[in-house]
Amino acid sequence: MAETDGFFDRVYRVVRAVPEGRVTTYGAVAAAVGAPGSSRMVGWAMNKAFSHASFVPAHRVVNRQGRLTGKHAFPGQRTMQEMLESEGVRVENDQVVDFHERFWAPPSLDIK
DNA sequence: GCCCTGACGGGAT
DNA sequence: TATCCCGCCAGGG
Repeated sequence: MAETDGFFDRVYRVVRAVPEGRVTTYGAVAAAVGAPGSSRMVGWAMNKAFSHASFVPAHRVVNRQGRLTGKHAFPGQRTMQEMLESEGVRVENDQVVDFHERFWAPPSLDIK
Protein backbone atom coordinates (compact mmCIF):
# COMPACT_ATOMS: atom_id res chain seq x y z
CA MET A 1 0.00 0.00 0.00
CA ALA A 2 1.00 3.26 -0.70
CA GLU A 3 1.02 6.09 1.73
CA THR A 4 -2.07 7.34 -0.01
CA ASP A 5 -5.19 5.26 -0.33
CA GLY A 6 -7.32 7.98 -1.81
CA PHE A 7 -9.18 7.29 -5.00
CA PHE A 8 -7.60 10.27 -6.68
CA ASP A 9 -4.10 9.24 -5.69
CA ARG A 10 -4.64 5.84 -7.23
CA VAL A 11 -5.68 7.47 -10.44
CA TYR A 12 -2.64 9.71 -10.41
CA ARG A 13 -0.39 6.72 -9.89
CA VAL A 14 -1.85 4.91 -12.88
CA VAL A 15 -1.80 7.95 -15.13
CA ARG A 16 1.76 8.71 -14.12
CA ALA A 17 2.63 5.17 -15.25
CA VAL A 18 1.54 5.92 -18.80
CA PRO A 19 4.67 5.89 -20.99
CA GLU A 20 5.57 8.91 -23.04
CA GLY A 21 4.12 8.77 -26.51
CA ARG A 22 1.27 6.57 -25.37
CA VAL A 23 -2.30 7.32 -24.33
CA THR A 24 -4.93 5.60 -22.23
CA THR A 25 -8.60 6.02 -21.55
CA TYR A 26 -10.63 7.09 -18.54
CA GLY A 27 -12.40 3.76 -18.49
CA ALA A 28 -9.13 1.84 -18.53
CA VAL A 29 -7.76 3.88 -15.65
CA ALA A 30 -11.00 3.52 -13.72
CA ALA A 31 -10.87 -0.24 -14.16
CA ALA A 32 -7.21 -0.26 -13.16
CA VAL A 33 -7.97 1.41 -9.85
CA GLY A 34 -10.74 -1.07 -9.21
CA ALA A 35 -13.65 1.21 -10.03
CA PRO A 36 -14.93 0.20 -13.46
CA GLY A 37 -17.75 2.41 -14.57
CA SER A 38 -16.48 5.32 -12.55
CA SER A 39 -14.70 6.83 -15.49
CA ARG A 40 -16.19 10.19 -14.59
CA MET A 41 -14.25 10.22 -11.36
CA VAL A 42 -11.06 9.72 -13.33
CA GLY A 43 -11.71 12.85 -15.31
CA TRP A 44 -12.55 14.67 -12.13
CA ALA A 45 -9.30 13.53 -10.61
CA MET A 46 -7.45 14.81 -13.66
CA ASN A 47 -8.89 18.25 -13.19
CA LYS A 48 -7.73 18.24 -9.61
CA ALA A 49 -4.42 16.80 -10.79
CA PHE A 50 -3.31 20.27 -11.80
CA SER A 51 -3.38 21.17 -8.13
CA HIS A 52 -1.42 18.06 -7.33
CA ALA A 53 2.20 18.54 -6.38
CA SER A 54 3.61 15.86 -8.65
CA PHE A 55 3.33 16.12 -12.39
CA VAL A 56 0.49 14.05 -13.80
CA PRO A 57 0.44 13.47 -17.58
CA ALA A 58 -3.26 14.16 -17.81
CA HIS A 59 -2.77 14.96 -21.49
CA ARG A 60 -2.13 11.26 -22.08
CA VAL A 61 -5.62 10.41 -20.91
CA VAL A 62 -8.33 10.63 -23.52
CA ASN A 63 -11.81 9.25 -23.83
CA ARG A 64 -12.71 5.96 -25.47
CA GLN A 65 -12.94 7.60 -28.85
CA GLY A 66 -9.37 8.84 -28.56
CA ARG A 67 -10.70 12.36 -28.43
CA LEU A 68 -9.10 15.11 -26.32
CA THR A 69 -12.19 15.82 -24.30
CA GLY A 70 -10.18 17.40 -21.51
CA LYS A 71 -8.21 19.90 -23.54
CA HIS A 72 -10.34 22.72 -22.17
CA ALA A 73 -8.97 22.03 -18.68
CA PHE A 74 -5.47 23.06 -19.76
CA PRO A 75 -4.09 26.59 -19.62
CA GLY A 76 -4.67 26.83 -23.34
CA GLN A 77 -7.12 24.81 -25.35
CA ARG A 78 -4.29 23.80 -27.55
CA THR A 79 -1.84 22.88 -24.77
CA MET A 80 -2.99 19.29 -24.51
CA GLN A 81 -2.54 18.70 -28.21
CA GLU A 82 0.81 20.44 -28.20
CA MET A 83 2.05 18.26 -25.36
CA LEU A 84 0.92 15.08 -27.07
CA GLU A 85 2.46 16.00 -30.40
CA SER A 86 5.59 16.96 -28.52
CA GLU A 87 5.78 13.37 -27.31
CA GLY A 88 5.26 11.92 -30.74
CA VAL A 89 1.52 11.45 -30.57
CA ARG A 90 -0.15 12.93 -33.60
CA VAL A 91 -3.42 14.67 -32.96
CA GLU A 92 -5.80 15.68 -35.68
CA ASN A 93 -8.99 17.58 -35.11
CA ASP A 94 -8.77 16.99 -31.35
CA GLN A 95 -8.49 13.31 -31.95
CA VAL A 96 -5.50 10.98 -31.53
CA VAL A 97 -4.30 9.54 -34.81
CA ASP A 98 -3.99 5.75 -34.77
CA PHE A 99 -5.50 5.82 -31.33
CA HIS A 100 -5.89 2.06 -31.25
CA GLU A 101 -2.15 1.66 -31.76
CA ARG A 102 -1.24 4.40 -29.33
CA PHE A 103 -3.52 3.03 -26.65
CA TRP A 104 -1.78 1.68 -23.58
CA ALA A 105 -3.58 -0.49 -21.04
CA PRO A 106 -2.51 0.29 -17.46
CA PRO A 107 -1.85 -2.61 -15.06
CA SER A 108 -4.54 -3.24 -12.48
CA LEU A 109 -3.66 -2.03 -9.02
CA ASP A 110 -6.20 -4.55 -7.83
CA ILE A 111 -3.62 -7.23 -8.24
CA LYS A 112 -2.12 -6.13 -5.04
C1' DG B 1 -28.51 16.97 4.46
C1' DC B 2 -30.49 17.44 -0.48
C1' DC B 3 -29.69 18.52 -5.33
C1' DC B 4 -26.85 19.27 -9.35
C1' DT B 5 -22.90 18.87 -12.00
C1' DG B 6 -19.01 16.51 -14.11
C1' DA B 7 -12.10 15.49 -18.72
C1' DC B 8 -17.08 8.92 -19.41
C1' DG B 9 -18.87 4.43 -20.76
C1' DG B 10 -21.85 1.13 -22.32
C1' DG B 11 -26.26 -0.79 -23.32
C1' DA B 12 -30.64 0.07 -25.39
C1' DT B 13 -33.50 2.19 -28.92
C1' DT C 1 -24.23 3.21 -37.13
C1' DA C 2 -25.99 7.34 -34.49
C1' DT C 3 -28.41 9.05 -30.54
C1' DC C 4 -30.42 8.76 -25.99
C1' DC C 5 -30.50 7.48 -21.28
C1' DC C 6 -28.91 5.71 -17.07
C1' DG C 7 -25.27 4.50 -13.86
C1' DC C 8 -20.54 5.53 -11.35
C1' DC C 9 -18.92 8.48 -7.01
C1' DA C 10 -17.17 12.72 -5.13
C1' DG C 11 -17.38 17.57 -4.28
C1' DG C 12 -19.57 22.05 -4.02
C1' DG C 13 -23.66 25.26 -3.34
